[in-house]
Amino acid sequence: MDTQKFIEHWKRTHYCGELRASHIGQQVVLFGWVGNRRDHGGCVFVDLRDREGIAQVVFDPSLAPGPEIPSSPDEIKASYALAEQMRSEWVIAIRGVVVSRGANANPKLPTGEVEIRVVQTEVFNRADTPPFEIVDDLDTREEVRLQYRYLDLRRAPMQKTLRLRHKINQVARNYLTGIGCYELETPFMVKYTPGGARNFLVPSRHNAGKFYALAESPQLFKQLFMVAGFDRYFQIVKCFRDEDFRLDRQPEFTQVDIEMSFVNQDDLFTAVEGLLVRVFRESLGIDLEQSYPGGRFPRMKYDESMRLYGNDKPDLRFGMQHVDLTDLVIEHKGGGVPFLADIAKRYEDGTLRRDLPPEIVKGMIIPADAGMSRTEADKLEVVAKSMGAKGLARAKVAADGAWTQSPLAKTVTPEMRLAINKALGAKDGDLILFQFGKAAMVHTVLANLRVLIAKKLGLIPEYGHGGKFQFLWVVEPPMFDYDEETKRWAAAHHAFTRPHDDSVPFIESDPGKVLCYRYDLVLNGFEIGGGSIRLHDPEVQKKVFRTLGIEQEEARQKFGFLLDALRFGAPPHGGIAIGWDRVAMLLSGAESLRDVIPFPKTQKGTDQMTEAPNEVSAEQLADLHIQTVVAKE
RNA sequence: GGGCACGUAGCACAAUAGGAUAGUGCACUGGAUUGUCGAUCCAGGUUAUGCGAGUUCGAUUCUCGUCGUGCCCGCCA
Repeated sequence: MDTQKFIEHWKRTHYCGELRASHIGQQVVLFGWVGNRRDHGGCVFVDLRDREGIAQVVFDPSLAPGPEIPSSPDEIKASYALAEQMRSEWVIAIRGVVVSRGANANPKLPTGEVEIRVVQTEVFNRADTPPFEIVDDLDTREEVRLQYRYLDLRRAPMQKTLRLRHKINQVARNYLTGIGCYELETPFMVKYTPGGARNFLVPSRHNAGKFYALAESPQLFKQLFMVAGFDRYFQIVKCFRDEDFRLDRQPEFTQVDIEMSFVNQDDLFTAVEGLLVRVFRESLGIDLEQSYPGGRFPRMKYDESMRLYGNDKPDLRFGMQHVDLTDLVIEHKGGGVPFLADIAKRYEDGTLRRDLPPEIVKGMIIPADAGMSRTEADKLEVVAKSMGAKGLARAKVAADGAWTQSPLAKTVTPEMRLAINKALGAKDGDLILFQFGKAAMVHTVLANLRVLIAKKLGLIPEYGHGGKFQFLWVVEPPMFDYDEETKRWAAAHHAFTRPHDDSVPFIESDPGKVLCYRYDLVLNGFEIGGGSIRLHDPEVQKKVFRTLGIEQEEARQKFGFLLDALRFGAPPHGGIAIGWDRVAMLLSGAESLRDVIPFPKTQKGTDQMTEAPNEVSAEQLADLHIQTVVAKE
């Protein structure tokens, strides 16, 4: 076996994927990986692949190039001998002449009109057989792909995705620089602040028993940039959160983080809309201004989003809105349905109140033409139960408005039945789904069912955008959430969000009424961005802390540096963080965040390739002044 | 913390209702082959039922545990 060769005199003239008919007659030097190889005895075809694409190279000693191409018969013969041995994923260099393929052109390849007749060959690496084929439509477990991620990334779709990421980063940098933002860096190793996402901790060798936290976002620091007078900032930055993972959540992920001074919510929206219009135009060639005149995205109030879709990130590519039936049920005193009567009664006697986290009744229709079978509908109940529902009551609507296939049908009063049909707009053959109980549960269940059913019915694809991009700003959420467990009000976003001016009087008297300048940007049912206008008024800030039950002393301890900064001349400011991996995922139509992150982690946070996280030696732990309590095997 | 699903050769999948020597395609190996491009033809099974226990005459199949992976709920200000 030869030793591995290094590059000496070889200089690449072109990428494989860029050769066209215009190159015919030229001498070229290509580097690349051996893809498909077709051996015909007297001649060998090799698909040579690099990041730009594939070119067919021909090893055929019987075809000498013209006198204008320097070559030797010995080199040509040696090349053919090497080609006989070549295998997939060998790394080679070839020198040759570009010739027309004439009638043999391959219309499937961009380079299909030409091929390269080889006159000289070098083998840099005789690769082992890879564990899976390097092909576009790979059908291999993700586990294996992640274990050999460098091979997975060699595949054209992954190359394309990462090129897209490069592109959108470049566009973001250009655009944000263009609107006056500085790209400034913030520390990853920061002080732990309670609340919010769990932090990864980093032990400090120099400070026994103390820890840094990995920043869950640059939030506090970007506000300090505003206080410092930089006016506008952005950063393409990694964030770290030690929470449980999902299809669209990784322990470390990338945000485009933006903060601007002297702006209101509209100014921020304009900036972000402009960014996304540019990103879509320059990466996918899609003109968002066609569907969004002036490049402005629609807005929906948080309350309306919850009412119609059950969450704050509705997928607007399809309908199937929810309908709140609570008032109707109360009015009919439960309409003969025992469990509904129970709720109605408790509203009447005051056990339940609309101004508290309520119990509600909601309905949703699966249209008749969806053709959902009874068996399929039964399966939905299993799904609903897995999300905390006690069941999934349903009723099929007949032509005369009667209900069938339903335990409710026997007892429901005709009056309420018709009222519900009317409220839902139910027609012959429609299937009504009901959900009742704690509002949070009802919303979770119906919101998830809505998306699940839409996928099942083909209203939206299982994965990907299906050519549709539906943006939405969700605005005016409540400032505080009531935590039933601790019986306390908690900041729904964070304690430094600006309340609406007309909400300020309620901060202490009726916190549930307070709305704020928080906003989420939603694309196809994914939250791709979120931010707020910040609260830079120390007096209002004090009220907020009082409602949260945080004493001044405690606030000082937790956020002292920020509170100080806000007193030393803080401009009005606000910002947003855009989940850049999610944007890349939605742009590329990928099935998960892992497909747009070069080296992602599994759902348990492990790296299949490097086997991180791993155990470390007792010496290392001692150096860091820490002990583990996990039993050693 | 909880629910559901999956794990058979390098990869993807199969194996009647618990039954025979665990099969097929691709990949791979050797040979043939001068216009292929998912090349073709001939030949070859190459450390395969994740791991452990149980039930059984007999387990890829059933049960329990465990490990790994995925999806979801909680969580993610």
